[in-house]
Amino acid sequence: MICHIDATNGVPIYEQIGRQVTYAIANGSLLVGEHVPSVRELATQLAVNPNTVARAYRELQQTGILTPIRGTGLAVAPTAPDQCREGRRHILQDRVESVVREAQQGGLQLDDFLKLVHAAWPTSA
Amino acid sequence: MICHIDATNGVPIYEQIGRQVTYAIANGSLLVGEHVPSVRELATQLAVNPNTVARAYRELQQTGILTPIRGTGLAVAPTAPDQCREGRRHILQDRVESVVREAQQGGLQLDDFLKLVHAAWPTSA
Amino acid sequence: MICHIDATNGVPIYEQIGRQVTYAIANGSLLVGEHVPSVRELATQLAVNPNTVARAYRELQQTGILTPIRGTGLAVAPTAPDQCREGRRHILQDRVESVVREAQQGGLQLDDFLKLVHAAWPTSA
Amino acid sequence: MICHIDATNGVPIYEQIGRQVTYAIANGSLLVGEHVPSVRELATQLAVNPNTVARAYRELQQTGILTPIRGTGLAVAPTAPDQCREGRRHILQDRVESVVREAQQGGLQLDDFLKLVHAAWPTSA
DNA sequence: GTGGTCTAGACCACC
DNA sequence: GTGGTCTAGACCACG
Repeated sequence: MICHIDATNGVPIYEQIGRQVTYAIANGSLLVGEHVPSVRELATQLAVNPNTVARAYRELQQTGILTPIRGTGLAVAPTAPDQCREGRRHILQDRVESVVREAQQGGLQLDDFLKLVHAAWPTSA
Repeated sequence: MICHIDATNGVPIYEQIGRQVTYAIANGSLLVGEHVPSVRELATQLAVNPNTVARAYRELQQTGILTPIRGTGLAVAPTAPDQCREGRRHILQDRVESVVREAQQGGLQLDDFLKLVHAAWPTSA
Repeated sequence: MICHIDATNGVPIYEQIGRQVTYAIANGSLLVGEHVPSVRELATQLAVNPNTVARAYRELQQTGILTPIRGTGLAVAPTAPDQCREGRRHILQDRVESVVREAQQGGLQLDDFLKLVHAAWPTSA
Repeated sequence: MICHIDATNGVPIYEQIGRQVTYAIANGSLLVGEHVPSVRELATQLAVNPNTVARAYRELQQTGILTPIRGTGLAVAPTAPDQCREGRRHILQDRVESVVREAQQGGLQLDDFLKLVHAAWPTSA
């Protein structure tokens, strides 16, 4: 599993990890039953405190996305793909709504806003 | 000057105040040379601690948007409109880029993303 | 009397006025018995609040540099020149000591400091 | 890190702290990547309110001299030494220019001024 | 009246 | 443990 962490962008690291796992499952990069990397392994790979990875995994367990396999670590739960697709939609919808709200406070028109989006979308060129 | 503060959305109150002032100047609601509301006045109006408003105003001074008039309060600096338009563009561009990046990590296509935007834009209905 | 006021350099305006008068007397620009400008006159000339000029004059009276002449305003007191020369020496000595202290905290050597002085002294070129 | 604070000299405490850190970095007493003392630690050491230290540190962050390491404190940023040497030069040059201007308004000659400097410089005795 | 500084103490998120 | 935010209230200098 490949994971990009940005320790400076305000989003808590444990949440970035959780999202990356969520997205990977939603995309089918991680399949049901497959093991995620161990806490230690992922922690060293990301140069992050193991507690932080542990926290991310703990929250993924609490939402039923990961399930512990005795003695071998954590695996993707059967219900995870649906949950993750739904979770992805929810996260992105929230973020879009938030940035739209901000743009409106700033007095932008829809046209101006769409220009910003197209400018930011890399493959739209 | 009208100002909407949401104490629950994670963004620090002092930063929300700073942005509202920035937007007001960028929009021309606050003109060069005009006084902003006094710290105490705005604090009571927003039901917020005066220190919080003072912090927002202090940062606006440090960036040269507000300038102190000894004993009479703070006024909009001559260079402020340009700075504020630029600042507004910068804030929104950053946020759009960030959410676009997130959407791509989640595997969204541009079409799907634009649907989210249109759904979130209130006046597009 | 000519007076240069800088409203942005942190030094209170009333104190800048007081110093300018002190220096003028020490230099002999203002002679014993001569009248200083009226509060209103100087205030309009400097584009400053009359209270501020009044405060400066009040403090000069309290130190015996200015003396009130019934009905005609304030005049330079007989003892003023000596006081002002002493006052000038005191003010400058304090300021020099303060900046020297700062330079030493910053780890500067005497040589480096003298370079700064020569660079700043306009007629030393 | 050793720090001398004088609560009576008009200069705000938070600014004195900021300067001491700046000087320490400029002198090489604080190296790049090294942690500065924690807010609470320095606050107790200086017998000052933690908020005051926090404010000093916040401004050093805003200028890019300190950089936060999530959960472990603040460290000296890579560009800090250059910035701090430049900042030190700037602070001292400003102060020297200001006192030189004052001396000239007071009618001093360069010779007289240099005498004051030598008298004030402790190790020149 | 204005802003600026400082203190004291609470609460939060993160590591 | 770390920094960050916010509140509450006191005091000061300035105009």
